[in-house]
Amino acid sequence: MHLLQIYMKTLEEKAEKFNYNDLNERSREILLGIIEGYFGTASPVGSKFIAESSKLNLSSASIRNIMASLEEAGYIYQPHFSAGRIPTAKGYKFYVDSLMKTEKISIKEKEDIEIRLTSANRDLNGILNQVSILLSDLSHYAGVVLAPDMSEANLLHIEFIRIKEKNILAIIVFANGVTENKSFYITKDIKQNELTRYSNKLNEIIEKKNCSLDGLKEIIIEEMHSDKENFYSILNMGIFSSIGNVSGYWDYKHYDNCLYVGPEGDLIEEPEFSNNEQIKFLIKTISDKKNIIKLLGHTKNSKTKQIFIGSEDEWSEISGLSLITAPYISEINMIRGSIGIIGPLRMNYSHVIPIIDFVSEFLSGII
Amino acid sequence: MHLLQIYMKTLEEKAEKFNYNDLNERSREILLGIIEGYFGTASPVGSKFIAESSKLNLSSASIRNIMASLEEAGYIYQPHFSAGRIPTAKGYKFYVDSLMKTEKISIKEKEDIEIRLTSANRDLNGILNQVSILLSDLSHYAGVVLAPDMSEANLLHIEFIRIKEKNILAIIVFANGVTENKSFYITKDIKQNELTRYSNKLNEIIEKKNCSLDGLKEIIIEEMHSDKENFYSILNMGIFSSIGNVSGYWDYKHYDNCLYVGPEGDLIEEPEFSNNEQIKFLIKTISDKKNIIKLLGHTKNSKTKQIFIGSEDEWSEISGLSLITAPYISEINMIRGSIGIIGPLRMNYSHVIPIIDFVSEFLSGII
DNA sequence: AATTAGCACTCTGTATGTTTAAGTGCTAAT
DNA sequence: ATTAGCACTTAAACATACAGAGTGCTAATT
Repeated sequence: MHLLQIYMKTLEEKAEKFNYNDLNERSREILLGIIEGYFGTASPVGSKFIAESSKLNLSSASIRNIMASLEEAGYIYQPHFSAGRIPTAKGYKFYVDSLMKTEKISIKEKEDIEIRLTSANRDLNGILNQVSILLSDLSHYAGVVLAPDMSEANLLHIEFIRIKEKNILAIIVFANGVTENKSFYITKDIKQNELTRYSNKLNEIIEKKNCSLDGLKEIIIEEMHSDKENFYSILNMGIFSSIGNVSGYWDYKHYDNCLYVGPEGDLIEEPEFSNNEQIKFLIKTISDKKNIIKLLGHTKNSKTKQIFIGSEDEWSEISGLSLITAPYISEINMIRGSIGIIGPLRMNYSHVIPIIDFVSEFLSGII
Repeated sequence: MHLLQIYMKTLEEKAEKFNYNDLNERSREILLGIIEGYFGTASPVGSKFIAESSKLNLSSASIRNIMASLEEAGYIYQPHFSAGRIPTAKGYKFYVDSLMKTEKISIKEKEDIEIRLTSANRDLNGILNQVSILLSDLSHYAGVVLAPDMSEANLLHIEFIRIKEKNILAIIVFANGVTENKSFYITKDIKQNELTRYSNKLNEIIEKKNCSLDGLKEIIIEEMHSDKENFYSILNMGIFSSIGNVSGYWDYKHYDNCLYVGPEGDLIEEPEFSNNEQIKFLIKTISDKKNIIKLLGHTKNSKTKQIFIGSEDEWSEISGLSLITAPYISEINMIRGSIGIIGPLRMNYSHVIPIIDFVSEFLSGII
């Protein structure tokens, strides 16, 4: 045997014993045991517990050896020298990606979701708010919902109403029934019957071209060149400066008003939040909204479910928390938003993920 | 001197020394000292501190005597035998009613309020949400805003739009520019031009009678008797069952969607919330919304500012918290709601009260 | 008669030491 | 390769001592 061959063999063996990319069977089993044990008790899991509870008939001493390597590779850590082990963010991530078997969502839960999202005549606001509460109730963590971006949603109808002198209300109805209204001021008063003529003209375009608000704007800007009545320039100045904005970004909801947060009463009872600093961080994170909106924004544009596990290295803005998100998309109506559940790192992923999946799918169907 | 007279004199003296309804000057001064001392340090105030800081040149021993009577009367208490004194809910109440000198709201704060509530074209939702954030920012506690009851608000316009077969969207515009929309299903499809005829008919009534939604409903029920086209009965069945409800209560906002809560990040930093149970109670109270809505509802209907100081005896639903509320009312538009600030009992009342006063007045003016 | 100095007493919070239980890493034996 | 055994580490629980803050009461003073 060549020296090189021997060296290669050693490397292989080392890799077999401990593959950093994809743990071997035994390590996986033990990591799974630690994570599930920690889910149950919320306190560090020791080698003895694993030795007794796992299928591998190994002594605690052997388990300890493997645990030492798992720790070296960053999947678990010890809060102090002689304590048991706790999964790290990397450990949870590996669990979610490779170890977890997701539960099926129960029929009772399915029915609950269907009933609560279809009963009553609700506008979009009402539905999204209801979804945030529903997610909190089902998961026992905190549900969050990002309102959709309507910039590309198909229009159905636009109506102008004169509220008082020089003050006009624009009502925009999208094809899916969502309405948006903006009041704005103009420099010269316009009578209601003239306004109605304007609305009718716009509605003709909408019906003919089947366009979005962005699309409508483009058409209007184009028509402005050959505009004899000065009609489009009034629209452009007065109306579009108020219902869209110049840079082309449609602020369907004000930044501070586009996140629905469900009740967090159950979440704060989790043992990780018996620590005062932890609970304050949680409340500030949720109440500040900014970072959650940012993460939900990622998912909105990504088309697939995402799991943000907050650590010091990655997603530090939610360090110590987990956020599971999924988009809701209506291809027909061209609207798109996202939902999520915030909980501790020690979240019941296998239960929560199917809930998020089902709710996002169901929501996509009804909006 | 008669025995009776002597007895009366004794009683009077006792009353002078300690009048349960209206403390004598010295007691008031000491109670004020305790409350203001407690505002500053958030820890029990002892007799020595008062002796040194107050204008009354008394020894700590004398102060102790008076403190004992104040305690007997329920204005202050000791957390344990040899601690200083802390104001009770009754103490705070007395302070707010009789001792407090409210500060004037600063020009800078006034300007801040005006700028933040008038800038940008905002719908009512946006304004109320902004008010909740504004109240949080100014007070450093948590601002809350109850959405108005629109049942008596004057109508401006109603519009029906056919979304798809048998599915109609009703847009209701109130005189102050608030819009509400409800989608509903009917048993027989109606074409858009017929719907427009219906809207026009309703708008004629609205313009002529200048009525509220409740008023419109009554008119329609009356007209149903002499209804040849069967028009009003369709309206009554389809539309009013969805936009109002049978019992006459107009659910402008769903119960769970009518409270705006500002950021609570500053509030949880108050020393009373370093206790874990306290912070959980706070978060649950705010996140549950029910009790806060109830208290804000009181104020909405009462026309005057109210201060709820939560103790075990009174307003126990916010025990350990204070809620200062004021209504906002637009007489012209007949709409009415309320705003509030939630904080610890040890709240900076003299600063917060003028803020609430000014914001509620300003808001009344712009809605 | 009102006020106060003085003092014994009570309670909290902090520091300190002790013990127990849990869990580890390492070594030598299997 | 695995494990029994053991010395070691740490947190948590408990007991003890002690300083500091503040009280209520009594006797002395104004």
